[in-house]
Amino acid sequence: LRPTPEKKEEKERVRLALLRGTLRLAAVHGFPSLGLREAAREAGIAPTSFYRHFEDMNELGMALIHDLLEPRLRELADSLQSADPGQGPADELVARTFKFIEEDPELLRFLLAEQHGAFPAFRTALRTRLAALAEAVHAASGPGTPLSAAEASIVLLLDGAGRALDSEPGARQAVAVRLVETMDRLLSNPQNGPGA
Amino acid sequence: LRPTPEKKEEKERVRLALLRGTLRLAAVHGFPSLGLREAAREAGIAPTSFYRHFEDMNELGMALIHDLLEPRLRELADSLQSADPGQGPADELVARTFKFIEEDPELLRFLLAEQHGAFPAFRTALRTRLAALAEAVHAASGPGTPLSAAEASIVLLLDGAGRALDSEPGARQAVAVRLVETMDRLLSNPQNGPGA
DNA sequence: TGTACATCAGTGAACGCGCGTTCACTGATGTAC
DNA sequence: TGTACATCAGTGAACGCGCGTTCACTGATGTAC
Repeated sequence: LRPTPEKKEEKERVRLALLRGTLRLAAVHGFPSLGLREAAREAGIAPTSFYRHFEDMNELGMALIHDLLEPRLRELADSLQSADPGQGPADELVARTFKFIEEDPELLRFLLAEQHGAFPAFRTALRTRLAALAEAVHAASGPGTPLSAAEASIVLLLDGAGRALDSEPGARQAVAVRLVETMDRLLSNPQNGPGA
Repeated sequence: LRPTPEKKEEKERVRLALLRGTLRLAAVHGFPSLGLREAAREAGIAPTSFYRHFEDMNELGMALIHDLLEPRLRELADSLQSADPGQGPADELVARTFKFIEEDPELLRFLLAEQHGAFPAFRTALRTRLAALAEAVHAASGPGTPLSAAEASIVLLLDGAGRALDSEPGARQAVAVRLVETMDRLLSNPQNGPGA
């Protein structure tokens, strides 16, 4: 008794509408203040239909992390493998991250907010995924760079992304440039000077 | 028709009970999910009495920033003026911040969460106050340190504080040591080597 | 092929509950004279 | 001194509202034979 692929796709579409609608609302009011009925309304389904997809809003939040955010972060990490090895990873990483800001600001806002938000399950899940990104940065950095510096560079990256989100789109380029400088300062070996 | 000092103190006590009670609840459920009735209950007053002190929860949140957090941050900034000028500010700053964690973890949790939270008024108010702290770090750093590095060091400080909050109290010392190293790496002049 | 049955996403009615807010009131205390 | 009045923090009753959740149902579609 398996459902036809078309039925599966249909269900997937509604599920995605719930995820995207929730992100849209969370960008305005914040995820923790959202209710199940609000999410269902935004997705265009009846409140009771919510339960066909998620048990509650927490489960939906975890799906946001797993289904939407994780692929994005993996993409960022993978892009560092093919980056210019003479340059250091900061430039490539910031460029990709700011493209991410343009393409999906709501998802980034969610990441920023819940990274230090009140729900421990979100914090833990997000930190795990950001740690993986930090490892990729570490691998793409010079041999003298400690892992803690790579981790710190991710922290700066996220904070810079948050500042960019709150800036006018025209001012974002300046934020990006300063961010790359600071990350380079942190990642490059002080003994050898920056960029070596 | 002025109220007697005792009456003023009494009102101040209730107001403080509202602020502290809200912080206590926000540390568990998050500030954005808190309601006026919940805050009043925790403070031991009737729901309607809330209005004698604040118009709504947003106003209470701004009072948290102005009345409780701002003095703490000012204290941190002032402590840097008397710090050892040969050492750089990171060691002193981290030590004071981790004392802050011990003394008032709930207030620090609020700062961390709302710094990137969904309410723009909180974000703006907190960034202004953190910028002032960054300037103090800048003033206490070596002459080659750019302001952007001082700002970034505050970002790392807050992230480190968040990690410490989520660690066992016994593991916090290790977090502090690594944090000082990373901040020093960022603040010291790469040309001259660390700590010079 | 047709027929009986199972699955399952979506639904509307209904529930009890806690919410924010209003209102008129109390009681203590300060002020005017 | 006493008396009338103003101020104001705190209160309980009451309101309408949106919430999360349950329930039984529909209708489309896949399976068994």
